[in-house]
Amino acid sequence: MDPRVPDLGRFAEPALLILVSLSDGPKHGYAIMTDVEAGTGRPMGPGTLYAALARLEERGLIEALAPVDRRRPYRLTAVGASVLADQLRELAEFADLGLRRLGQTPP
Amino acid sequence: MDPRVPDLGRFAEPALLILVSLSDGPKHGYAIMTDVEAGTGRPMGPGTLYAALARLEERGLIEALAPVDRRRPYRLTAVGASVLADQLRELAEFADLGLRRLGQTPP
DNA sequence: TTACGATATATCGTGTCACGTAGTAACGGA
DNA sequence: TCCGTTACTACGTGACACGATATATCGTAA
Repeated sequence: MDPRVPDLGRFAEPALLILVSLSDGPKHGYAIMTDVEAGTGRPMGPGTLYAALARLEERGLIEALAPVDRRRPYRLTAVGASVLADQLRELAEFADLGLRRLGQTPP
Repeated sequence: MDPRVPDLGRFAEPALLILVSLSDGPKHGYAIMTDVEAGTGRPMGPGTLYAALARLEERGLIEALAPVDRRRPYRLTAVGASVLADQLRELAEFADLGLRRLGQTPP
């Protein structure tokens, strides 16, 4: 019973998804939503997105730009880019470690 | 002000840390705790650990082995190993994407 | 022109879960 | 015998992911 493949909840936090999306260049909320959904397959709802954006801004990792029309764009701060790079390096290292341990070392 | 480097909360879920720790071979709870702490620098408290273990077992990603003394060892199931491998590949791909976007493509 | 879908953001409520803390207990060594 | 380590349990709090709902604007096709 319960044949659903258990995906262990969230594999990557909204915060990381958003930061990576912004690493491409400044984007407004809705663009981030569609970008993330295109990248991961799974949609990120507005509740998740805007709450995470507020926290990221509060922590100084992103900053709001001047609104264009209805759009409220954000961009990475220098601190945000640096923190993101650190996190991603840790993440890549961690993933590689796991894959090596599983004996699935890809080239 | 506020000089604390804002680490964006948890970068990797306890579940993933546990699974990778178990990818090394079966371990009991306390061994996982120390293993994870050695690997990441940050300690994982018992509350976090055993709750996550229970969820992972419930979902069939790990299974309990026969207790030895006071120790209750766990090991990855076949499903768990497969799910973990998938997650880690996604994760590695995601991290690489971000690092490329940041213009920090390491070899 | 009006109706509709896409764009764009705000907000609220619920449940899950991370995390710290405290507690229990057995074992080994000083 | 006392203490530190090993090993697990149980609980409370707060953060936050996520879905749902609401609202407003824009473009476009009937």
